[in-house]
Amino acid sequence: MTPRSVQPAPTGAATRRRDAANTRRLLLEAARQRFAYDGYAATTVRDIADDAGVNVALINRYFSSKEGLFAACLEGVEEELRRTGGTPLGEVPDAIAGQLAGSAGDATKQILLLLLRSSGDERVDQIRLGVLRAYAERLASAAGWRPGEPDEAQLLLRAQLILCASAGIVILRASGLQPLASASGADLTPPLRDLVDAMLSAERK
Amino acid sequence: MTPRSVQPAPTGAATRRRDAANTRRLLLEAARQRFAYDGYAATTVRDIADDAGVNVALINRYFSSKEGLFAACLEGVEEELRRTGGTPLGEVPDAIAGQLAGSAGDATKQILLLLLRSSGDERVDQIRLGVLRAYAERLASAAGWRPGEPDEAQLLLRAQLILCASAGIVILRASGLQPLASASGADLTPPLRDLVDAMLSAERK
DNA sequence: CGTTCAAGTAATCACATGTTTACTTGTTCG
DNA sequence: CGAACAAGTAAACATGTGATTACTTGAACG
Repeated sequence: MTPRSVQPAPTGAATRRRDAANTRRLLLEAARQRFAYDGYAATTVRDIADDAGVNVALINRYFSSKEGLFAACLEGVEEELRRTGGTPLGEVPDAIAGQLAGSAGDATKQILLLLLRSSGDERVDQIRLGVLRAYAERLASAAGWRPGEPDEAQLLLRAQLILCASAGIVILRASGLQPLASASGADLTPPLRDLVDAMLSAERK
Repeated sequence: MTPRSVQPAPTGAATRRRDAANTRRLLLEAARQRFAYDGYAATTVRDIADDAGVNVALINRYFSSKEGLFAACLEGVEEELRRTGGTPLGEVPDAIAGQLAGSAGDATKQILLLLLRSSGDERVDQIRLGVLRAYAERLASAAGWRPGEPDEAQLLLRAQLILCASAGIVILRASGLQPLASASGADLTPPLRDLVDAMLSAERK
């Protein structure tokens, strides 16, 4: 597959020629990128090592295996995504727009892509489902949903539709669909506000 | 990977022990299923052949290669998806709900999944982008959008958000997120109507 | 029946991939 | 310095995978 060197500035610190921590970081970043855009199965350890500019064997040294490296990429996913959860309903559209289109949190977007695109693996399915469920329930809670009240199952479904839209945005942006792909957070906020309102506002017919 | 035999009724016709057309069909169905749920790279030709209950070599006989089989799965995708495009705005929610949750059109859903999940391949990226773009433009047109009018770029973006939601529904349903995963078309239509209205109705603030 | 050819099969090939091994080289600290 | 150890490297290994080959078997037709 096409090579893509990923060797961002080592941020200060005189570049030592042998730096285990830095090598680990390079591998993690390259892996996250590859896994997110090409998927787990289509990515080879040699691709990753080449991108990172590092010897292949070091993947097994630092992460035991390809799967270990993948697991390391997933580390901290849940907490990272949990951050958007606590926001009050009014700020949700802004938060989503910022997280999906903002210049910051590039890693977050990659992990989201990775999570959504990876399939077949039991473990990933589990993590994905957990993240999605928690996210949707928090969203629904902000709109008055309480677990166990069957009357409000509709509300949970509607919260999950917001999630669907978010997931779709991540994927379709990665697909390069214009103008969505190059829309800024500010561009996305108004439509998202309408969308969230339509799904969760109490005063709907 | 786990085996899943896929051998639906040969619909009438006394089962001949040697039937090229039927074998081709079995291979196509097994392949579509595997590619959709496991992704292209994670699927092996032996998996497919086993699911279809057919000798591996026949894949190469009938489709030249694994890639050829994949291409055959994609055959007719565009036209198949185009069908929802022509519907008037009012019926769009129903159409989407039916196509994503209806019992019919199982192949359509599989192909959508396949299209959304497959990544890295140039050809697939091209097809996916084309389908998405056409779909969004038709949706936007129904709401009054005309190509080239920069004022109405917002409308196209909003139409694409409907697409995002649709794509998200397909993927999250496949992930087993409840209650979304088991929601019927009738369950989905009302929220989708609100969503489409919020995105495309002219009389919004 | 028996010829003929498509349909199907098992064995094998060539190669890519994840991993391991034996080795070399840089860094640290006495 | 120089011993000791971690970091890094190149080569090889074992296996899984897509594809090919030489072969067998069933169906169609005179």
